[in-house]
Amino acid sequence: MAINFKKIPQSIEKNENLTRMLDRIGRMARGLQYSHGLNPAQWDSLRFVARANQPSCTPGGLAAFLGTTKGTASQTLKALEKKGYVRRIANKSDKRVRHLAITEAGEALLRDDPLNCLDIAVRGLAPELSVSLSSALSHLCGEMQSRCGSTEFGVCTRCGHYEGETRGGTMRCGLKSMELPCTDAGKLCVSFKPDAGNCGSCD
Amino acid sequence: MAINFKKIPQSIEKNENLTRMLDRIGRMARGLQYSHGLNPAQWDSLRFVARANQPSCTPGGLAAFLGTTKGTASQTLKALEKKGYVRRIANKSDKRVRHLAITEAGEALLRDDPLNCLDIAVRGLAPELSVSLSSALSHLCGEMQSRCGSTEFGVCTRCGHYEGETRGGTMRCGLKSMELPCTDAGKLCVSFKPDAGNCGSCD
DNA sequence: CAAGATATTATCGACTCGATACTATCAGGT
DNA sequence: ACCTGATAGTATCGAGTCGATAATATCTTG
Repeated sequence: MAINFKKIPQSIEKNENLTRMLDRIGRMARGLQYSHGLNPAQWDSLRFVARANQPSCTPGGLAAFLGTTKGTASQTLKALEKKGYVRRIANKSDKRVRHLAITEAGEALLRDDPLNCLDIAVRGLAPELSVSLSSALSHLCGEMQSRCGSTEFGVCTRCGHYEGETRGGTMRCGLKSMELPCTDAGKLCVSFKPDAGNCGSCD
Repeated sequence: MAINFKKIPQSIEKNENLTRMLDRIGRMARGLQYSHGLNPAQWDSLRFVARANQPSCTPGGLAAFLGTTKGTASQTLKALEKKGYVRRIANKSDKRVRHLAITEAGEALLRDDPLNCLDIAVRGLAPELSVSLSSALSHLCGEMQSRCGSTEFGVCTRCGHYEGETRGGTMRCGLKSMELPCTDAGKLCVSFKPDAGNCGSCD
């Protein structure tokens, strides 16, 4: 399990291998997600619903997160609702909006998330490797995002719009000018704006 | 571009972030591949045809590489052939087999591979990070492969069946008991068998 | 030469995906 | 109050993936 740094330099010449491995891991991860009667897009959506904060948890937010169209997101959600893993709830103040909520069956299913095996593999890495991997992936993530123009996502506590907790278990978002439950603080937001010197996926 | 190692440790607690980033990079990479009239599966197939050695470059080999069924691979190849990027050539010794070859149009297209932008991002990494990333990904790749039972792929020169070069610009494969052109030495093989202490994607 | 393994293709149904069009609702300006 | 444009969501269409199954042709082994 120890890393032999002397063996590696030769391969650096062609770091095309790195791209290849990223690609391969991505494909394997994708293949794993044809399970429990869901497909990769549906798993992605279910995870998003479980991890997005309240204002972001809408069909449009999902589309932005997945980098797909609203139409496709809507279809995927319809399938998830039919299977009983997600509910759609009307927003009172804006009748155009329907919020998404995960059901108990959905939460139970997420405990069997096929990507957990990737999590386990990550946990098996040497600590220094984890650190480096994290840095490298952050960098790649940022690079890709700016290059592809995809939206950046991040959690409220690192967001420029975050205005701290208020009393009564809520916190304030400056953009929406609204109170959000503190349970959303660690969740993803579509309106994420990097705070000074911070970025959503960077550490 | 310099990496601040002091900032990182706090995030290690939840290396769920790592999985998330891998997932996100994979999805972005996937989204990039809806271009030039192809879809991700077709790009994957085109790359495989360009990078697989002669005995592996068949519909069955592609199916094994992509982790899909032969039927799906056949369909994808049919689409690529219709678009003029791939040719299918009968094998003389075994009439069941049809080898795949990339056309000039296919090679031209590959020079515009949308994943090249990932390659560029990888090149922007600090050298030490590249090294660590390579190690970490190798480990993850291996872990995933053994856990998912997917076939391992590797190049001839690192393969247990490799029996060295012969005269006349060919090399010998012990498994197939046949001569292969040396131009295949750096290409992928479905029959890859890790040599002692080696693995296909490890360095 | 028979039996089984192997390689490929064809076909079917369910579904994704992007594109487009459409409806409903909201917000701003006059 | 009205018009205009932006926004949110849904429906529909065609191309194509995907897994499953079956069919065909060919090789290999006994």
